[in-house]
Amino acid sequence: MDPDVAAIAKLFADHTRATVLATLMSGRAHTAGELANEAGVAPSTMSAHLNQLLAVGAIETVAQGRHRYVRLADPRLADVFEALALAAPAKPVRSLRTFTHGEHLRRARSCYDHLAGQVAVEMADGLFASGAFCDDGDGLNLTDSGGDRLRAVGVDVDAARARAATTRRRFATRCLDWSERTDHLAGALGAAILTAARDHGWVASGPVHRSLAVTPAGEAVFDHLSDVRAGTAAGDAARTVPQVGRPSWAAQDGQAP
Amino acid sequence: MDPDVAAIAKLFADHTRATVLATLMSGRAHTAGELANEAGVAPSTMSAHLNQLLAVGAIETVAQGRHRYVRLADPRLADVFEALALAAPAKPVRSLRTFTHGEHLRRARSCYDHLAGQVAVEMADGLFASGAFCDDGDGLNLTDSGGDRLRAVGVDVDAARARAATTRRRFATRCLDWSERTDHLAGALGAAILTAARDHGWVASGPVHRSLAVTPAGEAVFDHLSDVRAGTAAGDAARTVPQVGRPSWAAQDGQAP
DNA sequence: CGGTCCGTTCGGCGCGCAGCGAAACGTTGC
DNA sequence: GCAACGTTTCGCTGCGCGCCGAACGGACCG
Repeated sequence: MDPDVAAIAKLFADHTRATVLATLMSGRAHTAGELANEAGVAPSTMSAHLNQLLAVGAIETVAQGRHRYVRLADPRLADVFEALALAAPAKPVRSLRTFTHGEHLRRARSCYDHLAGQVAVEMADGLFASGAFCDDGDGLNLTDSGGDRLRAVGVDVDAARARAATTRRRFATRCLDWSERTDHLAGALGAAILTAARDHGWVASGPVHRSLAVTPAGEAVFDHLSDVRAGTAAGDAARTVPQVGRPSWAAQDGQAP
Repeated sequence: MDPDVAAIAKLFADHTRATVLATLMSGRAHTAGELANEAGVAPSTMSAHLNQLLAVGAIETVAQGRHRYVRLADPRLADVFEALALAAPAKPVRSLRTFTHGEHLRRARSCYDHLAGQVAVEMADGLFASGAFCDDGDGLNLTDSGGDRLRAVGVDVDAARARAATTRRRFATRCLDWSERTDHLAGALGAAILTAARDHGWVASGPVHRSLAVTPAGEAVFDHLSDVRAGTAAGDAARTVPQVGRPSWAAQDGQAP
């Protein structure tokens, strides 16, 4: 009965898997090696555990070079974890040493032709959370309110859409940020935002290759775009955040004949 | 780390234990045999599982005759279960066939010298939830507001307290109701309530032995006493509900030196 | 005071699964 | 190119533990 409570509990019932899930609760992505090191098991053992979690749709992986980043696939697991932790109120996990990339590169940089780094993920978080995007099966699409917000600050949304159509490039998509381990925005729209940022003087070339310096004007714009409440009437905003496919352990009630 | 998430998850990770906990989520108590039957395992197997749950303080048992009733010991487990059930919003479990005791006896009856049956547990629930009692280590004690409520309807609280002192009988205590499988009120105070109920005509003798018929006047009084909001300012009312000992898996953080 | 019923403890069986090392594979970088 | 590295797959080992049947101990009923 139910969406098999025991099956879900089993995911957390092993100490190694529990550590993995706890580490991923921050929302950041980690490599298999990091997780193996953190949990104190052999890489092969960790690989097996990740396969289990992957099989039931609890995590998703992003291949990137010779690394393979792993992250939570379903935010509801955070609720489960918090309930299992009982008294412990969502401790801020920071045991894992995050690489101290050069500060210049961490704050803001270009990634191919779009924006990356802290400001990029903060902006993307704010836009996602405020319902600026919806998920058509193949990438992201702007909602009306999201389009208005970007146009208002000077991003040429329509040019990006036209370019996406002619070059068959994705209009907008998530892209894993290698310093922040969280998604920023890529695709034709991401490129348009970086173009706007250069044209309007939000950013200037930084001291090292590909690094970007955020100007005071840019801080204001990025702050505005990162603000969740700046979106729609904020009612069912969170509901329009892109959804990944339903995990297999959420047994669909009312099976279609 | 944590109050060992994996250890708590293990409790739910077995299908048999998950069924047990799901059955107990209603708050009612069940016998080991019932649970074994419900889960489809041998009594000996169920006994082992109950021992596990007992060892970590997840459940508590009440010996009564040759039955041994089992019930949840920590309400926080309900939160865990609900989170694990994910989408499923607290289904109203009613798979287990509750014995159809004679209706006369189920509604209201006397249990030794106090009141039992549906009206008794409803009244007790309401009084507990509205903060009428607090738990001194050995039984229950009335709070000021609780004493006022009972005196207001005509229960001789002070006589009960005097009798408890002279006879060394418990003033008030929980007593497991065998038809409702939930606590009602016993002790000197419980006896005083039954006395008041007879004296004021809230109940009359029923058709079968020990059964009681609730009069219209009695319905009004019991409804009033069952009403949670009729208690104190309802602020931290729930906090004064008697607490059982902390379960062993809730590792106390900040260990004293 | 036996017969019955409920529940526990004990011994034993067998599966599930977490763990490791060795080897193979693809990627990156010199 | 070749070497170094991260990751996966494979084969294997061992323990944990869920399950049962049989036997024992109280509690109720006649």
